[in-house]
Amino acid sequence: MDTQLTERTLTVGEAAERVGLTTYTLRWYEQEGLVAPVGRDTAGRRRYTERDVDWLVLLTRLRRTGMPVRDMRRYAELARQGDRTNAARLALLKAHRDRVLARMAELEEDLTVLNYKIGFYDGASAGCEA
Amino acid sequence: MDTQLTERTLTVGEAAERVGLTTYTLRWYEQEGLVAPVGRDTAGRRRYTERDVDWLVLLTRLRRTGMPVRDMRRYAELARQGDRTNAARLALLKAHRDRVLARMAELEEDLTVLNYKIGFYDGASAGCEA
DNA sequence: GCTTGACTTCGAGTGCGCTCGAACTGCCAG
DNA sequence: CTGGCAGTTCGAGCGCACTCGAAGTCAAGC
Repeated sequence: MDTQLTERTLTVGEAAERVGLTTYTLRWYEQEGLVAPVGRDTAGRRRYTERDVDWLVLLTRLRRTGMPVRDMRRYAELARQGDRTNAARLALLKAHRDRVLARMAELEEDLTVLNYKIGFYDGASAGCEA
Repeated sequence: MDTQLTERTLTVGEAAERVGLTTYTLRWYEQEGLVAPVGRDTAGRRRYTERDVDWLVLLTRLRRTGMPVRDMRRYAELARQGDRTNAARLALLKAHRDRVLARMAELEEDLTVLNYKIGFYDGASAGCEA
């Protein structure tokens, strides 16, 4: 019933705070096509819906996991083309997951080396060189 | 006995291949103070010792785990000052380890979101939007 | 009615980590 | 003796992801 009565929207500043990005970045993401053009109020100011915010949150996750902006754009383009791109989007996400897993494995390995190194300094105060 | 008879050294190209960096990067690392000045042959060409290579390998680990070049330089400067900086180096490495662990936790969390998202596309071909 | 402040667009600037081109030198194979 | 290749230095350039300044607009509060 109340389909759009409860549609509370956020300004760019509020949205920025919610998702942990700056207003600069939010506008830039839109300009770069990572976000579909955001609705405007009568004064031409951006109004972010909850769905816009959800999308931005997803973007921050992808970004944090190291997805390049170029790939996020590609994903966004696919999303804008509707359900028929589901397979492509799935493939993109899976490929990204693989990279994230590889990255995590690498980190784990590097952490081992780091711990080993710390052990040298910590255990014996006469540490190794290098 | 044979302390330096077996001292096989590597050219910048060989060293680059060994550590997985380019010759450009190796020279740049030296210039930036991430590596102490490397020994030269009579023609002025760099000769990397095994210790130099070990150091470079460590640097690649630190780098891969996200340590900024600025911090690697600091670490290198400390290393050049000898054993009296062991405590400082230990602190630096421990602080870095904390950041790596935090990063890994974050990645793990983001991976969960990613898996959830993939589940949507994969499980139901009528996926969610966004 | 006027100030304040958050918004708008645009293009330029920043920081990081390399990456490269140009001009030169010197060893080694043919 | 002569290519050719790998090295040298220097400074400039690049790709990425923002980040910011300037100049202007608009709505709301005093």
